[in-house]
Amino acid sequence: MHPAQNAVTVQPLVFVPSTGPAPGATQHPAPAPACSTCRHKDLCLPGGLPPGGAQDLDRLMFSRRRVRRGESVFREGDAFRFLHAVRTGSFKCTATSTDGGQQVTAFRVAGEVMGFDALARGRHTTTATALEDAEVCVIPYTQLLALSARSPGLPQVLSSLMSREIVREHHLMMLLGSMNAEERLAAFLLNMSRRMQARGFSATDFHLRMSRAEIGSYLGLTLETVSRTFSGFQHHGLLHVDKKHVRDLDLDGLGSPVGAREH
Amino acid sequence: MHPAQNAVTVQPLVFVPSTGPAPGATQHPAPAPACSTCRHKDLCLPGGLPPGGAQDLDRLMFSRRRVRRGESVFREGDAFRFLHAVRTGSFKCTATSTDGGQQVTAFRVAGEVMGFDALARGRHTTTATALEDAEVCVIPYTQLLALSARSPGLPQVLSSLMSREIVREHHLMMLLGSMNAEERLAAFLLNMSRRMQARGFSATDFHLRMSRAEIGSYLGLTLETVSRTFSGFQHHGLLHVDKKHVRDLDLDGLGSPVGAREH
DNA sequence: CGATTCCTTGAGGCATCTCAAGGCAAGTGG
DNA sequence: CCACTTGCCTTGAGATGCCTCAAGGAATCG
Repeated sequence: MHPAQNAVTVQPLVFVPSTGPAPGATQHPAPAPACSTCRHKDLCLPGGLPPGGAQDLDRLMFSRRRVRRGESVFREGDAFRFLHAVRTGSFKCTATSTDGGQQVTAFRVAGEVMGFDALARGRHTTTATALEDAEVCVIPYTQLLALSARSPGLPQVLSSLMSREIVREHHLMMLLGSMNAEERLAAFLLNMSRRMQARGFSATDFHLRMSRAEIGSYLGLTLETVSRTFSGFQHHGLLHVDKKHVRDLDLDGLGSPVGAREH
Repeated sequence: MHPAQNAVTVQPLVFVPSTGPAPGATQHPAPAPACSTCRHKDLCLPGGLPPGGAQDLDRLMFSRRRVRRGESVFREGDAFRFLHAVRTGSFKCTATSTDGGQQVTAFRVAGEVMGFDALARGRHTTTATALEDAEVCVIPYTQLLALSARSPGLPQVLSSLMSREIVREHHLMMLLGSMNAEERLAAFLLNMSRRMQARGFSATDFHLRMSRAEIGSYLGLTLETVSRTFSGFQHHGLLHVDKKHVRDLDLDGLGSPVGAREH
């Protein structure tokens, strides 16, 4: 059995020119600290592995790659060779629709893996842009597949991560399909809050790394509506907001249907 | 290596009561014809396998299950044990949002696989309801995983199908986030047209199996807006519509931006 | 034949978008 | 250090696309 031979259907092992800077793995900028000792191991790839599974991942010796604010790790259309796990910083993933419009499809923070959308066609369908100076682990997909065949639990972990991504998008579809502006922004804030908390930060006080326009693009709203809705929340005592800094989030209040709140 | 042991994280091998009728596989209603000779083998699971791969799948002897119009194959919250491939008929997949609203997240036709959203938590996150009398292949996931470890290409096929699902949802998100009613319905019709054509039916003349309300739920519109937009398309000569029968689709016209059309 | 379901069409309301103006903070060059 | 630019955010006012509410027609079914 040679899993690596079928790893990527379109451009399996050929190195092709990239529009961005050369892929990090070809530069070997710095080996990543081992998965087994990584601060994010419970949130990231090793998360669902049986005891000792993280050590298996260590053998792959992922390289690290630094990305400056505004730079992209991969671009829509790039040949797929690597998954990328966020180590530090945060990213937005954007896609271009048939009519040429750009839209944010995801925000990614530490411990989250980017690139699963590229498996189907062997090319990335989104562009991942750093919202602040950031660092990613560069995970060669063919090597991961090869390890997959030997490491118990790893295939399920990968399936599970992809499945989770499908469910995440379901939630976003429900949001876009049937919520008003207040509900959308509240859901967004509660989601960010949960992810901040899971990473050891405050659930009620944090910095948003993305602009109003990016939030709007993600939520299917204009930046003006996002701004107005923030102001409305503050007016109703659900949070304090100063540009990108939100604090005193009323998690219960934001989670309640609009009608059920004291006005 | 015992992949089956980690197949489903929450409810791996335990048979639990289901809200619907008993799962088809426990009834062994009828063995499915072999994948290798199935009419949909190029669209379905065997699609990306190397030559001979479909024979491997044959050994799993999937059972078939008949589903009447309005009945569901699985329900939101059901323990996950099977993937389901549509053999005949069509389905809608619906999910419940936090505020209790139901929304259609997908329509499925012959050769399409349902259930990938359930891998992450071991429970289905959607309900799959037949839009007409239908038949599905019942694919035991643990057996598929076990075969996966021996059958070259199968892991990639599964990853690829899940990745394709992620990309599909990206498209839907773009649609919901940034298109108006005409663009949404046009995109929906073009998508259905492509899928009909891929199954040997006319690309410009087919029956919709879902109601206006279901289309609306899928597209984030009300049923009245869907109806009005159909009428508008007909008025502009882009199609003829009579209830659920659409014909004479102007594929180029529907694919053009609204402004670019002759009014 | 009545009940039910689904579709179509109309009229009015409203949430959000569009367009526009101005403020604030950070960066840049003289 | 200050004038200027630039990017981002906020707020207002008016326009509009879609929703809501309502009525009626057509097909299906018991």
